[in-house]
Amino acid sequence: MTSAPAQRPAACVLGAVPGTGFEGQRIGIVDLDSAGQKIGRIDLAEADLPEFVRDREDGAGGDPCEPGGARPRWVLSDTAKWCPPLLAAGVSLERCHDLRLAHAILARSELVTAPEAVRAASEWDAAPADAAAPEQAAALFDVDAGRGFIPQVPHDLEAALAEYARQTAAIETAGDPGRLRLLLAAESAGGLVAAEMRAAGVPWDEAEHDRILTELLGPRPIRDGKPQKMLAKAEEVREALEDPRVNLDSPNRLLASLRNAGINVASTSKWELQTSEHPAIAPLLEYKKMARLLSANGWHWLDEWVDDGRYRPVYVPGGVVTGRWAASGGGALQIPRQLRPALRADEGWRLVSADVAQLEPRALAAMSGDRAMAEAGFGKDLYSGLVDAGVVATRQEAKIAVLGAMYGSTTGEAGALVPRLRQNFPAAMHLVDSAAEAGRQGGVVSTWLGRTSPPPGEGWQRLQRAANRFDATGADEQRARRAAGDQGRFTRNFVVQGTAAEWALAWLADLRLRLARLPEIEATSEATASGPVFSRRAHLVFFLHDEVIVHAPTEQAEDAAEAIRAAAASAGRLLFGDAPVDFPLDLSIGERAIKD
DNA sequence: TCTGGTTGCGCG
DNA sequence: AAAGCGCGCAACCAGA
Repeated sequence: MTSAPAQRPAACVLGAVPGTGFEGQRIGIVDLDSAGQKIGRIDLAEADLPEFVRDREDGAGGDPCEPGGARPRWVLSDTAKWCPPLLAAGVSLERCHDLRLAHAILARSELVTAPEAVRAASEWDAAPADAAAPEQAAALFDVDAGRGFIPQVPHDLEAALAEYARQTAAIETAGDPGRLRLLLAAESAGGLVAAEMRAAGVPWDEAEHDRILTELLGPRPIRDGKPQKMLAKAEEVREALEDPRVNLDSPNRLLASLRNAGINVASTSKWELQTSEHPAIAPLLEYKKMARLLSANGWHWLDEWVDDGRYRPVYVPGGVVTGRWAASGGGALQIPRQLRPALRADEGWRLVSADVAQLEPRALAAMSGDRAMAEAGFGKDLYSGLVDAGVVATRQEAKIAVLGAMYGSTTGEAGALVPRLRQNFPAAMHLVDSAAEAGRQGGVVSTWLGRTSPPPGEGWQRLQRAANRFDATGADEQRARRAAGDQGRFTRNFVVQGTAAEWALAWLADLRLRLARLPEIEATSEATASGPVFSRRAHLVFFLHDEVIVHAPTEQAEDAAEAIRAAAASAGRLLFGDAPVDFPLDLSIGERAIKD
C-alpha cells in the first residue's frame, strides 16, 4: 500500500485486482488528477474498502463545488454492484461515474463525434445487473430462464481504467462536452439514488395494507383460494349473465358468455365494457378491479416484497431507452393509488411527497424556447393556462391537446385540437413535428442533453425496402407506412419524455446532495430499518418519473421540503439556464403519502 | 409439463 | 378495439 496522495485526486477509479492467493479479493484504486493523469495507486483487501472510502469522503470536507476541497468522483463499473456493500457498512459516495450507464449513452449519442472506440468495447454493452439476485450477478454470464445469457460488465481495475480513458476521450472530442458531462453526472447520480433507495426501503405499513385488502376483497383466504368478497362478486356476475359456470378469469370464455347474454363487445377490456349498460357490467368491472388488486398487490406480494416494515423494489436506472428508470421485480412503477395509504412514516418521522405538475410539456416549452407556451404555464397549472390564453375552451381539452401533441395523435378529439397548439405554440410544435419526421425517415433524435434514440431495427428497414420495390403491393406499402408512423411517434415522444427524464434526474441528484448536508439527528429505534446511512437523516425513499418521496425526521421535514423545492429550481437552471420556464411542485408533508 | 406469445391493467 | 408515447407483471392459452 502506498501513502496518501500528495494532492487530492479528482477521480478515483475502483476495480477488482485479479486473484492474489489466500487473502481474498483485493481492490485496487487509481487516483487521477483533474487532467486524468495518474497520481497514485493503492491496493487493499475488499473488507477494508468501506473504511478507505469513508476516510476519503469524510476527510475531504469543504465545499464540494470548490475544486480544492472536493471529494473525489468515484469511477465504478456498475453502481448496482459496488454500492450495496458500502451502504451496508454505513458508507455512501457523494459522486460517481458509472461506467456501464455512461457507456450506454456515449456509444449512441449523436454528440459524440468519434464513437468507434467506445462502441468497440462491447463487453460494456450489458444488461443491468439483476440486483434482486446479487449472487448470480457476480458471474460473468448468467443463465436466465428463457432470456438466454445476460452479459455483465467487467469489474476489474484494468478494464475500468481502459474504459474510463475511452469515455473521457469520447467526451472531450464531443460536440458539446458540457452537456454530455452533465448528462453522465446526472445519470450516475441516479445510479447512486437507486442503490440508496433500495437500501433504505419505503416505509410500509403492512397492517394498513392488509386492512385495505380485507376491506375490498374480504379476509385473507386459507392457502391460495379467492377471498370471499371476490367470490360473491363473481357469483353476482354469473347470475346477471345467466351463465352459472363461466370462468371470469378467462377472456375467451368470458367474451363468449357476454355475447350469449346479448352484450355486443369485441373484447373484455374495461374501456369497451364501459360502453354497455347490461346489469352484468358493473359487477364485472368491480370483479376485474378486485382480481387485479389481488394478483398484483395482494397478500402474496406483501409476503414477497415487504419485510421489516420496508418495501424494497429493484430500480433499473437508464432501463428505458428514453432515460427513464425501469423496475425489475416488485412493480415499483405500478403501485396502485388504492395502496398509497400503506406508505407510512415511522414514529417520529414524516413523509414529504412532491410531484411536478405537467413535467413533459414544461420540458418541451423549455427546450424549444417557446415563450408563449412557457408563459401559459408559468406559476400555475399549464392546462388551465391554455384555457386562460384562449387556446382551448376547457382544461380537459387542454390536456387532450397537449398529450396528443406529444404522442402524435392524428384522429378524434386530440387530432382536432392539436392544430390549435400548432398555431399558438409554433416553436414547441415545430420541435416535436421535426422529431417525428426524422423518425419516419428512419433517423435518430436526441434529448436536450444528448441522449440519442436507438435507430429502427433491421425488420423496420426491410419493411421500408419492400415498399419501395417495383413489385410492391398495396399491403407492403401500408405496412411500411404504418411502421414509419410508429417510429415517428416514438421519436416525437422520445425527445420530450427523455428531456423530462433528464430534468428529473438533475432534480434527484441535487436533492440527494442537499439532504446529505442536513445534520444527523439522535438515533430513533424504528428508523434503523432504513440502514446505517439513513436512519438519522432525511433521505429519498421513492422516485417515479416526476415524483419523489422523502422520509424525514419530523423536525427535519420542513428542511427536506425546502430542499425538494430548491433542487427543482436548481434543476431548471442547470438544464435550461434563464429560460422563462418554471417547474411548480405539489408538495405535502404528512404521516402518510396521500395524493389528491 | 414447459414455454413463448398475447391480453389486460396498473403506473407516469 | 383506443384514439396517442413509455414501461412491468400476472394470468391465460396454444403449441411443443
